Amino acid sequence: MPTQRPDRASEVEAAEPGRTPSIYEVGRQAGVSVATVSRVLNGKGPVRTETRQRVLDAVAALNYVPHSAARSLSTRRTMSIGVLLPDMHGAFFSELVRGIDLAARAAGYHLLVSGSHSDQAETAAVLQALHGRVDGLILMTPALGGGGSLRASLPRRVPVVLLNDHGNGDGHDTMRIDNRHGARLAVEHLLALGHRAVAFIAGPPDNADALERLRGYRQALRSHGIAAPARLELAGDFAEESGVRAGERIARLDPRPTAVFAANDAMAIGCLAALREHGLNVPKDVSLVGFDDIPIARYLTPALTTVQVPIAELGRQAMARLLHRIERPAGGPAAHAVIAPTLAIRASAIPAGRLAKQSRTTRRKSS
Amino acid sequence: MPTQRPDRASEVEAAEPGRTPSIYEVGRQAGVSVATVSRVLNGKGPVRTETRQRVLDAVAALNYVPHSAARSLSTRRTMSIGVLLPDMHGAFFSELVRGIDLAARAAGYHLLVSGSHSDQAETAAVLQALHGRVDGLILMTPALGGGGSLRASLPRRVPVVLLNDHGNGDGHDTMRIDNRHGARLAVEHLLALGHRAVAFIAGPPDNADALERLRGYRQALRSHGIAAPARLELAGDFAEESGVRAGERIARLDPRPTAVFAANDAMAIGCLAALREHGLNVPKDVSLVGFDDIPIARYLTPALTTVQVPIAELGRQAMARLLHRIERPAGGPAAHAVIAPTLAIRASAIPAGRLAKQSRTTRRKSS
DNA sequence: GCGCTTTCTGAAAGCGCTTACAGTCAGCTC
DNA sequence: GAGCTGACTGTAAGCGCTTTCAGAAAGCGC
Repeated sequence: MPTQRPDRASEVEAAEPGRTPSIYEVGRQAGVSVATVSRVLNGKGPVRTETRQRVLDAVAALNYVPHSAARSLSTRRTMSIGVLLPDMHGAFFSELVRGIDLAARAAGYHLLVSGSHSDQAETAAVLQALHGRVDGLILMTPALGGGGSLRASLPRRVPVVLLNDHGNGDGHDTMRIDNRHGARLAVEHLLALGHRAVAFIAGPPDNADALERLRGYRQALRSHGIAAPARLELAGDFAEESGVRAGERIARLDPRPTAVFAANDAMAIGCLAALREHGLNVPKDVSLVGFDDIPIARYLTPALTTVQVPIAELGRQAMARLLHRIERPAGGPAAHAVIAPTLAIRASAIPAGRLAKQSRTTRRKSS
Repeated sequence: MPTQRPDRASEVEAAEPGRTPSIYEVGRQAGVSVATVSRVLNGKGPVRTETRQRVLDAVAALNYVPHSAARSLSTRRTMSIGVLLPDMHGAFFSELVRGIDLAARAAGYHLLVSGSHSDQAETAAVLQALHGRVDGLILMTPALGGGGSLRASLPRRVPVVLLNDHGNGDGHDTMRIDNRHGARLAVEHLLALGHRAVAFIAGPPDNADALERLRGYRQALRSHGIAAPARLELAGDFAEESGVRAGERIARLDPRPTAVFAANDAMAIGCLAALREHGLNVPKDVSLVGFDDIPIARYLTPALTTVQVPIAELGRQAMARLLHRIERPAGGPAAHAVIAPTLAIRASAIPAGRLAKQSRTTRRKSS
């Protein structure tokens, strides 16, 4: 593609249709070299005020915008960050991306996001395609901890922050929510309220977060000397519908547990609907605690007591750490941060026993 | 930065630490020119099978991955799409991005997303920064219809699809949800159920979608010969809390409307909580209809009748249109697609009158 | 065996930018 | 006024890739 650069520039001064002006045109228009234009644009090196103004005028006249691919090639900086997520469903995702985006934007970075990475091979392909496109990577994939085939495809040259990775991070920085701790908070709250038979609605068995929440549940019970019969651990998959199914089974259990802890809010909502359908009142008959604190949790009736996870904060911190790494690639050994959830106590869990009786009468009245 | 390319390549064959191999190294390793390597990698031009294999081996041995910035500079294709959104809150956003991402990925494109564009100047800046980084743009901003200063910053050289733009699109393809139609569906449903006093909880007054929903509400009432007193139009801002406030006011209205249409589900949920708080039963005392059909809508008690908006579909179609434009830049005049919402009829709206009486007794009993 | 086509490969230019390096040109110092 | 200094500017190489163009090699009919 032989294109005569000088010709091109001299042919037409302003916006030649079909081409976006290059730094050459600007230089020509301003009567300076491309080097000077570049210096003005980047604020590097000394430029006489008058010259600078001429350049700025030319830029404005031509409506010139630097071509980032070219700049990236030259500087080896892209000013963008890749974000790979396991999937794009629900509020969790948008919160996370929001947190990341905020931090990124503040630092002048862009976000290349990509979701639905259930398939390892596909993730690897995307990872490859990102080469030369990003300065860093925020990666959240259940796969890394397991298979490990991904490790090979991880780019060598850019810093990576792993989200909710349940391994050692393999030399990368790591940042995760302490799911187990959150679950313990929830269960201990129920225990403190006097509940002894606490059911659990689990998440997908292959989900690391879900597993941690299950462990937290068991741990809390055990450490209070309470047996956790498998009967009380209901299957679920994080979707509302599975909460409904679990709720139906709970309603029919005999003896019926006085409290339910759902591994996420969506299932808690499903369970709530099912319990109500069966004439049970929450919290009077059954106390209910969720996990995630999705925005509407507080507007349910009753307002849902749930484990609050600072998701946007997770994103923000991940980004901060990543930017730090980008600044100084050899900045010490990998860091592993753990973010602790807190408990948002609302109305869906109340003391057991005392009110359990009252509830029965109430229920009879209203149903 | 004088770097002797031949030297570099000959110094070390395999992964020289600190550098990622370039196409030169691959060529050297395979004993062919860079042109041939490029041809193999892109499947262009004829290459002898044996040569191809040698190249492939070299690629594998060096763990070579093409540098996309360089490729972009050369081909003038970036294989990525910019997505600018007004904000990143809530389920709407994640659904939209999910739809876009799915379509993009299927076509081999990446997504550069950026949220929170309330500020025009900031949007313009991002738009500029995207030059040379994307092959197309999906843009959703309330600002474009109004101020118009954005028009100037819109890149000339890449196709743009505007989402929910309420202008003429200014020559760009446009894709939007028919909010007015959706609102009419909701209100007409309530009218068909015999309701005559239908309250409306509005969205933010500066939000175009919200405005259209308001118009649909008024239109439906008017076309059925029903007066729509301003008294029944409650202020709101799309957030749950504003639904609570509106619900409280509705509960105290005298005469009390028999139905409420909320401009989105979040406010409907808030309203539901407030009504209940005031001892009113939904749907027996007051029918309630929302807008959006967020995932949990069907799991509320009662399950929320709401306007179903195919958000992911909106994203998918926007992407499809954009890709089409990218393939053929001069592909006809701007298209303006309108996606019609549908009504998801559930349990929160029931016939007026007949049951209104029954409701009163029920309420007395349970409150 | 010769000219011709066909197939494959390589040299090199060019994508638009940054930046090391080498000027140029005032303004100074003596 | 020669020589220096230092502020400014220009030249050109290089970032890693694609692609044109032309050359080399190989196959073919006669």
